[in-house]
Amino acid sequence: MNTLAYGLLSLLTHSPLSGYDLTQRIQPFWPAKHSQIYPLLARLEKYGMVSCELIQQSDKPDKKVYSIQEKGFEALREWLTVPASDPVMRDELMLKAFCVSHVDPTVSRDLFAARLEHYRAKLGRLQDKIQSVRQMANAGETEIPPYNSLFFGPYIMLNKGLMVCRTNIEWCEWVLSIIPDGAAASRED
Amino acid sequence: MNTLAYGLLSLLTHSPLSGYDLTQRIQPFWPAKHSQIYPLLARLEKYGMVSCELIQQSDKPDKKVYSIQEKGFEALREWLTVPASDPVMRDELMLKAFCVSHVDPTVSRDLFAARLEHYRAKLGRLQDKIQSVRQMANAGETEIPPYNSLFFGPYIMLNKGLMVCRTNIEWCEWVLSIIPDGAAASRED
DNA sequence: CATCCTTATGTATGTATTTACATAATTGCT
DNA sequence: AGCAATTATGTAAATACATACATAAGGATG
Repeated sequence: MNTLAYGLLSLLTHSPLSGYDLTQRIQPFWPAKHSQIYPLLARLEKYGMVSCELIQQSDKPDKKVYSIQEKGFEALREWLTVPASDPVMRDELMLKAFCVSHVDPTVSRDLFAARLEHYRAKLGRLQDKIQSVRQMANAGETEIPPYNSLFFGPYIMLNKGLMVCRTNIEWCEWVLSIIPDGAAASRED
Repeated sequence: MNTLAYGLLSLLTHSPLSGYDLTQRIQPFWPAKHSQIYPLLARLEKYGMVSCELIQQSDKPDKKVYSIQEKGFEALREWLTVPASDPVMRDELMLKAFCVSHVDPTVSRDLFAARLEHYRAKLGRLQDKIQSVRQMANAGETEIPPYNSLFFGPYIMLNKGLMVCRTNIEWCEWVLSIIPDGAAASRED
């Protein structure tokens, strides 16, 4: 039972899902490929944490839909009582930022401009998602879904995503504003 | 040559360092254990990217100090021209947040309170660091180290750390403010 | 009808990362 | 003198994760 396993169980508390769906939905929180998900689901089924039902489809290939079982709920509740381990962030841009002074400003400008675009695109996706959550929860612009509704979790997470994303955009813009123009200012050792 | 290798080279552009020092310093940007660092440094030396000197110490155990070589600089400059890969964030708290409605508010409150403390402690460390960088760069409160100084990179990274950390604190406080009091409001299925 | 894209599930192999094992010198504490 | 903590370097083994291989049904496009 690693963190990914608990992540899958967490998603399954909202609704039964196929391995394929789980793979898509867990990406924003805990990136993982289907090659990790499928064997893990089989193991969770063996442990009795989830059950599996084969769903025949006519328009698309058949699928296996997993549902969380009482044993899975127990494991989840137990897991929720232990403090979350520290978040792990690995950002290549931070390593590159460390030595930008060794290259031309035009080179580093590209680096941060690309990242800025990345975050702007992400912001758009997040805003769409938060809209759809609000609709599902029947909540207005400023309304917060109640704690005991299934929308509370997704809502606070999406808000974190939004806030952090905006901060990152702000940072990228700031960095771009202080990188000198042209190629004249590159470092001389 | 994986990302960690380039990260080590990046750090070595500032000053020669031992494997032990590198292990400490790379943590904030690319967490890695010494068991990954030491073999990698040996490989970088074999490739001629870094050189190694044995430093005898009287007060502490002897150490190996690595310096970046021209071949390492070349690799770094090449690496800086390709766009940074997307950042990877894995946060167990986000997975737990997804299903908080299934447990008592007191349980989830502990989760976010602990994370808030984590970020507050981190904020303090970051503020100390940014102070010391400002001193080393002989820069005032609002002054920005010049692009071609070695302090530009660390300065922008520390600022990102600060900004994101503050946003996270704000988010934790907000979440704690909307989690209902007591154990009365737990979810009923 | 050929080709590509999406949905769907799996395995095999390689790489990255963590945990544990192993050793050793120095300092500070009791 | 014994013990723990810090500094310092390494290897071994296990786990996590990514890339590639493999198959297949259905839909869209040409």
